[in-house]
Amino acid sequence: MHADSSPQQKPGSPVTLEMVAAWAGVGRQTVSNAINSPGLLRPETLERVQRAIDELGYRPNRAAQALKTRASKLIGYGIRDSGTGAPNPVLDQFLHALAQSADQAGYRVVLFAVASARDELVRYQQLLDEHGADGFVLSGTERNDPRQHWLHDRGVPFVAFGRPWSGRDVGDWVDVDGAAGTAAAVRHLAGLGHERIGFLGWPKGSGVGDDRARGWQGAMLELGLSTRGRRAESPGDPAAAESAAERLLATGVTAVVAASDALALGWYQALRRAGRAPGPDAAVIGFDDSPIAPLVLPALSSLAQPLDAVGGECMRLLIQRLNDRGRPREHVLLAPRLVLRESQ
Amino acid sequence: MHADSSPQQKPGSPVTLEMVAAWAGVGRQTVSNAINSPGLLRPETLERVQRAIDELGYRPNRAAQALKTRASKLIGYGIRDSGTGAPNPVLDQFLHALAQSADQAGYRVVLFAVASARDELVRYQQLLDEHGADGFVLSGTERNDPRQHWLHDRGVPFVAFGRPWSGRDVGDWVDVDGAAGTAAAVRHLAGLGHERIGFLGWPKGSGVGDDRARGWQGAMLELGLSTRGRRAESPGDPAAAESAAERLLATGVTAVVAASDALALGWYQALRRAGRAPGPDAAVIGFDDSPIAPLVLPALSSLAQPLDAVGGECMRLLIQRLNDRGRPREHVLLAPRLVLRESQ
DNA sequence: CGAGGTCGTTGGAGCGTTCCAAGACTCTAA
DNA sequence: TTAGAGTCTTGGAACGCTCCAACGACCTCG
Repeated sequence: MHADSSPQQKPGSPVTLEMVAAWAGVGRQTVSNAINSPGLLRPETLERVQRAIDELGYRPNRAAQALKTRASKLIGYGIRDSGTGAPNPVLDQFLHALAQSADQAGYRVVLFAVASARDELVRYQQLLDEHGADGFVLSGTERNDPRQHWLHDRGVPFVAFGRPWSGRDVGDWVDVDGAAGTAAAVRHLAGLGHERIGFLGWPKGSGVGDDRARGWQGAMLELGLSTRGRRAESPGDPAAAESAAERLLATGVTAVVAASDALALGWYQALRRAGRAPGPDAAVIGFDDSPIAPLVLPALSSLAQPLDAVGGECMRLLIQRLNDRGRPREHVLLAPRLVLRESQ
Repeated sequence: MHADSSPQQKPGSPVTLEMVAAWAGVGRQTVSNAINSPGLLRPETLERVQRAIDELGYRPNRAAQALKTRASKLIGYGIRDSGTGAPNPVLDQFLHALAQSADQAGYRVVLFAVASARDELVRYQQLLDEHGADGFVLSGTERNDPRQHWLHDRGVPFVAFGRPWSGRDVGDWVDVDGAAGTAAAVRHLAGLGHERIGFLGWPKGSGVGDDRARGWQGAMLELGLSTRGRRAESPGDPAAAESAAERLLATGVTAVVAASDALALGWYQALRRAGRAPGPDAAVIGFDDSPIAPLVLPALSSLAQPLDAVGGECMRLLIQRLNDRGRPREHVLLAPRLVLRESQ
């Protein structure tokens, strides 16, 4: 045994199971067992094989494993064409978390570009046919998401970041508890002495927006504070947000919880126009803790989505499902974190 | 021929080359040729095979291809731990472009998480050993980037988003021409009648920052405008940016080109403190066109990085290198686009 | 009419792994 | 000493594809 060559680190030299086996003086399958079911080997043999693996720097060839086991150990994530629309600032952190937990479980995340919702289904089909992915992570779920039904109908494991706001609940999901976030913001502001706390939100009808509004309303109720006329709606653009904030300001509101940081900036603008500034007597808390928040003056307090945790949970649920397709559906709701800055 | 079953769309039914061959009444290899070297087939045969492929919905098994050809058709992208630092807002669009052009070339992007710079090399080694990636895309290059040398030394194809600001130039890269961007901004402002145009930048020493400063300086020179005392430096935080902007304002500057949108907001703040507002008589142009830009009031003009193009070029260069490892190095410099909003 | 060339097409082999059934070895009991 | 049970280890086969060398059909030319 222990033939001629010394351990090679050259990337070009492919170390195979067979080579490790020869080096350790055992059979091919024994090495495979050492990796996949170490319990089968006598401790002494296991140790010898382990050493050979380390010395040769052996790593199983993924393609060969995939071919044999019919599992690519790849998780697909369709990255949408953000187009001219606002870039998704949260993607970065979410993907990092996803990739990290995937790595830990021996999986890896494979990206594919999708142009439209229809296109996305075609791409799923393609990846599945090619055995290029074992499961999928979705984000940006829509009402009655066609993707989820498509995947579910075919028995393909997947997990969604985002609740199905309506329609059949058809798979595992992880989401951020927007209501818990706005409720926490209300309680914080109330703790500071505010009683007239307004809500600056999007027009009703969006799942996320309504959820965030609900949290504000619930907490106000709980604290015995009135919500009458304390809610203003606006689409996301700065001008609309400002005028909505102005309406709120006119009703004598002393603090505001906003459904997004962009909306919170409307409050900044309305105050500024009135010759005032955000602060203890005119507080505001935004949502999403976007990159803007620390940059404006005064720095904006906001509710940060726990994206690391979201990504980690998504991967955990997905891998559990990959290992047991029959298990009952599981849902995870994570509370956002209140990041306090100068706007209170 | 044409046995029993009709075209199946079930994802669970794996259609193989052999099945297509049987269906079309030809040999196994002929189908392979139809896909990989269609020129070898008689048109009539090709058409017959094509039809069989379509009818059966055949897609080559990636794992089998990878195993045989020793090419995974996967491109690795290490996604850094953004940690507590600011999320990288550009990642989204860049990754989308990357994934899209990869798809078009029959490749796919595989993500892996990296904790530290040292860790990144380990992960490269791992992916290569596993045959889990054929090449890599790097971003966020540093001075004398160890990753690039590591990959180059081992003959691994890669492309970097970002120039090597110093040190040996060791591979292909694509970058955004910051100097061209700030120069264009200067020319635009000069065209509006401004003569005292300042530059609000980061402390000297960063490749990106110095590049952007250089563009401003060059254009000023070219236009015969003085740069003396017109440059202020500041780290990124809002307070520092504001005081740097104040210094600039005090020297009588009427317009400012900033190295980032965050710095541009310093100008907003300084003006506001002086009872003024950004606009025609106190213009500012930021850099990166971050999500903040359209949200502030007045909306911030900025230089948008052409991330779609960057991603596309990265993939193009990488694939060219994968196909011909001996080709000379290629570099691509892309000009940012001036996005005009209300801040002029 | 058969030799020589060209073009299309074919089956065998093998990529590196895991599954499977069978083999070798060790230990105890008859 | 040998049969039997149990534990560890082994080589053959197969996953689906592409490379290779060879084969058959067809055409042209002597």
